Amino acid sequence: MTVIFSKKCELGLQAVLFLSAQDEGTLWNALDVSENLNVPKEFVSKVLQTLTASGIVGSKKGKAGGFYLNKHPKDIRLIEIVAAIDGLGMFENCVLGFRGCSVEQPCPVHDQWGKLRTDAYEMLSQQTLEELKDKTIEKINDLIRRR
Amino acid sequence: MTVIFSKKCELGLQAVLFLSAQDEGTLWNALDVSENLNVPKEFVSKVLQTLTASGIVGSKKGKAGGFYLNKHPKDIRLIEIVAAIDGLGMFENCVLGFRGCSVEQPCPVHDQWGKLRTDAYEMLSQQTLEELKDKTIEKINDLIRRR
DNA sequence: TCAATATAAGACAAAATAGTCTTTAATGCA
DNA sequence: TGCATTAAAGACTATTTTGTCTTATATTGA
Repeated sequence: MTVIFSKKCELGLQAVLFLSAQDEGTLWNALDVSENLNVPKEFVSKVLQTLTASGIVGSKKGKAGGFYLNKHPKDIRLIEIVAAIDGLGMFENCVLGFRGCSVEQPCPVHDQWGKLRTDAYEMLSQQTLEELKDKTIEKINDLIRRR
Repeated sequence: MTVIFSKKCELGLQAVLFLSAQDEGTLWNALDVSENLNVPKEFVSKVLQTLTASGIVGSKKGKAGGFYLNKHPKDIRLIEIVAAIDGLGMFENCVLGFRGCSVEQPCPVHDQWGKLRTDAYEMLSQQTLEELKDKTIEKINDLIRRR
């Protein structure tokens, strides 16, 4: 069971974090990424293709090809990856699934959820990947140890 | 797309809120609940059966049968319904899907998410259905207007 | 040019979730 | 008692999500 993002989105976030922690300009192919993150190569390909289509990631075919970040980590925030894969519906819809939930016709937890939703959005949009880099490196090293 | 709960859980929450806003002791059959909430009768049956199995809701078969809250609304909190349907994994797992995310091996947003997770848990566990009753009635009236 | 390597694209399969239908058993009432 | 009504149970279908595989195309280097 995922927490709030789909599996695809979780992997997209992991993959972009991984790329942001690498030397600028180096290309990583799907197999290398998959081995570092402990996930199937094909799933990595598919998710990175999605992110390539949305412009966050760049790709190069052929020998010595692979994927790379299209922007500098200081210009990317996690919310962009979420928007590209899962969309932003989770920040717009009623948490209880009521139709027409709004300030005028709030659900029983509308106000409380509104605050939480804002906090979650900020968590994903305030920090850049650059700012998360040290923590990302730590976590990837941990993953490699568990491999 | 749901926000954080499954559709089943959303409907379970709605149905229990609905029951908590009714006169104590009255039974509601699946059709009546479904018409008030604008959802399929069969889906209501299924979800309320789940909640009956977990003891939150009671049921009575046969003519004039139906579903009712097994406890007084002042003794029920939304988190119980979430626990019964979706489980509490969303409050335990890594929001980015990393394996082994913990205080010792945190993911890049571990601390921030920890706070949000606590807030979300409290949102669902602090207020009783009794305390949400007025807001619930408002919302159900709105649903009926939209019907 | 040819072979090797890599992504792109999309078909395909498997699993999870959502939703529907049917049959059975319990209940109340005439 | 017999009928109508209702939930219980579970089979069944549909849809979505997840994950895999195949084919095509681009790139590099020998």
